[in-house]
Amino acid sequence: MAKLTIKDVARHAGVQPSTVSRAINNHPDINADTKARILQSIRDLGYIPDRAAKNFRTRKMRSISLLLPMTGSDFYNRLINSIDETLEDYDYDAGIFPLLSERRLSRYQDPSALPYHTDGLVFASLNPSHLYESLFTIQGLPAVVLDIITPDFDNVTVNNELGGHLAGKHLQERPAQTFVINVEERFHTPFASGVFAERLKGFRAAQQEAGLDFPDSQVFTSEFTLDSARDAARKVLDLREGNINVFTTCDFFAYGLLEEVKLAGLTLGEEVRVVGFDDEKQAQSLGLTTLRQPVEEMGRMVTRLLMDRIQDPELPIRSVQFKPELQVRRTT
Amino acid sequence: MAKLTIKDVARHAGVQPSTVSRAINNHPDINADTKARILQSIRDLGYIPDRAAKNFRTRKMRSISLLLPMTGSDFYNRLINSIDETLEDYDYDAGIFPLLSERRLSRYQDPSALPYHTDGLVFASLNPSHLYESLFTIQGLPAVVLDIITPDFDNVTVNNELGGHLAGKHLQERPAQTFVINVEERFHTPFASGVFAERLKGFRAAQQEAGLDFPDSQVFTSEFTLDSARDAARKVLDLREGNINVFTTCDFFAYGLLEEVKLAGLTLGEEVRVVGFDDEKQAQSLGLTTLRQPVEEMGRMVTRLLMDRIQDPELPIRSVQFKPELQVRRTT
DNA sequence: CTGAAAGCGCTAACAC
DNA sequence: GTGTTAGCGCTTTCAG
Repeated sequence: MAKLTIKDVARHAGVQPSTVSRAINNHPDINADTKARILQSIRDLGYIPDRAAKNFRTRKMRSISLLLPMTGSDFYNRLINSIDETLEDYDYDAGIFPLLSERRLSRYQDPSALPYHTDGLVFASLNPSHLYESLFTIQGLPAVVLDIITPDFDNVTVNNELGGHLAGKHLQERPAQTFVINVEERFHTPFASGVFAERLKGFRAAQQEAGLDFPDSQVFTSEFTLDSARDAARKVLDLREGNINVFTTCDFFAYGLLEEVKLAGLTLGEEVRVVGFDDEKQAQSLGLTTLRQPVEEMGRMVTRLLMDRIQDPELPIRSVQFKPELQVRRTT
Repeated sequence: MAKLTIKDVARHAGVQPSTVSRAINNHPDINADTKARILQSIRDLGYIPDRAAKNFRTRKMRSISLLLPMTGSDFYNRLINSIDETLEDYDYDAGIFPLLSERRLSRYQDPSALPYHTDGLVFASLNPSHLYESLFTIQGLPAVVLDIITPDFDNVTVNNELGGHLAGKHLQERPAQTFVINVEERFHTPFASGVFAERLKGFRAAQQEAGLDFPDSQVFTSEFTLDSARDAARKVLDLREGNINVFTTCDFFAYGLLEEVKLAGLTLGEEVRVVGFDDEKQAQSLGLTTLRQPVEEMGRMVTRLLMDRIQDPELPIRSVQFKPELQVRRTT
């Protein structure tokens, strides 16, 4: 059986191809009966429109690409779901491109790579200006950046500095020896979004405003493995002289700390107070005080900005910032 | 500036469009000098081939879709990297489609959805026959299934039953009260790959062969959260009368168990012996005895089978099975 | 409201 | 080794 085309449908329904096209695409100028007859023919024959032909002809892919450093975290899962949901209103699909390996990174330097075969791009926690050897790669494709403020693209962020500040103020309610567990940020890599540095900056500012000393020696760093988080936690606990306050710049690091606190037989919320950042699903069940980012709203906003820009590329650049909210739970 | 086409390049290089096409596509019938001149023109002008037009014309997308239940686990990350790497030999790209939400699941019932706008499909831990209301959705698109043996598609599996058997035999070396922590498999869902049931089956067989009693009451179930894994672990430890052996049908469940064992002050490898399954990255640092799946080889094989089938859809269905290998570490 | 016809950018016969 | 030409399947003017 040869491939069914719009011509076959037209013949079957006794109309011209252009009329079939109008029926498929919900064009207003079509008689309801004709339309019904055509749709019936389509069902009878089992016709499926050729997406490649349509994309080619209309110069629209009806899809966008989401580029992100990794997948599987609570944050990115929620983000993906929110973007998906919003795209449904536009009848668009999303392709997901986690930059898992060096290979992908270099392969995606090529303007004809898969991710750019699309109507627009979302960069999550990724700075296009650092990601690409040349922005020529993305050929002026509409793009929105999440997590990073940039003058070149629409962007959506959460006020991380404010979040760090809120964490600082909250922990100050119970004065104690104070520590931070932060990610070790390697700058000048595509993955240096700067969000963690901002959180720390806000926290530092809060300490300073309160006239509290906060030396670098009380900041420890961790990688994104539970082992590493626990290492950092142990270093903190080793320096403990009495009650302590700890700000972890993401929830994940707090998980390691909570384990170590339990193991050391210390009381959470008393001897050790902890504030995380992100409000991941686990944070709730662990009773972790943390800063909530409105991920769903952010996903919606990112999608809207992108779809707006796809419609009108000449729009002025927009920058939207959300506020994090402190979720007080048992660890403080 | 209007969009540059192959015609503009042809004019600039003083040749015909077809010659430019030959230059771009490494056609053998072309003079080396002409080719060099054309490629120079392409660089001079900044021409980028129109992928949509090419796809349309050649009826090839030069990309495949990878459908999988989720992302972010060590297993799937390694799988993706291995597939990516193998695809490079074919100059193909991979799109990743984690079935994170119900919305995606229903959206992807539509044959014109994004994932099917591609030359072939890989189903990882997903059974197409259960996934779709009708296989009409994928329109006879070349497909390979990973993790599930099916008569309808090429498939690549690891012998999970053998793995369970090996785990059983290994634990029998030190006779003790024996438990299993398994996933709660909801059958008749798209996500019921059956791999865990097979692992348990092999384990059971090993017990039976050794004439050991192994009642259902010694099998506990867990979900894919650390909390749930720890719950299951506590149930096991509560029933402990002396030394115990535990088989967790995936490494993840073992992580929870290891935590609880430590908390209970028990000695791993002595009072509590544990065998996991998957050999995730963490298993190594935790010293977990486990069954290693050759993920990279599996990814390579899946890709090769798919590319073969894309080249020749009439190929007979092939089924390839790999053997898991026991990695003995400190927990036994 | 429907039909006729042109053409998107590219590739692949077939000439030469 | 290069040119000529037709056409992939669809949408979109423009007529009527």
